[in-house]
Amino acid sequence: MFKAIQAAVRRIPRGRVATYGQIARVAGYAGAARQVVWALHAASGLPWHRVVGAGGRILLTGEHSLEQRIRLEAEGVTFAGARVRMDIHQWEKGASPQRIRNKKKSNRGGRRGTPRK
DNA sequence: CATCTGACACTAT
DNA sequence: TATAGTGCCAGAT
Repeated sequence: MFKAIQAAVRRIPRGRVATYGQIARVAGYAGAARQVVWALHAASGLPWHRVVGAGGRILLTGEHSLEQRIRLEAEGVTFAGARVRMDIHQWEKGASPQRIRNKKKSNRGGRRGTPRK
């Protein structure tokens, strides 16, 4: 669990970033983006700064967000305002962000992948 | 075993 | 673009 997540985080090359959802997926826990958070909290010595929210948004709170940004910039990651330029630094996943899902008004709340069997 | 929490993701408004 | 509401998972209490 955490181990897998931690491993996934370590797989992020320097100068790139990944979203919590991506990591969860790579770790084998698609849809468990929150567990990534947990793992990052519990683990130490991980490149946590390479982990950002969807769209490259820094979700950290307080000064941590600032530190993350600084660390990323130090690795060569560029920012577009308050967000990371995922178009350039997105870890894997190709350059096709946003996936238009069916516009059903009945379906609110995006349930991440996790096929609920 | 039940409940709460967490640095989330997604869609609709 | 920003905000609000909902769904999901695993660990801690």
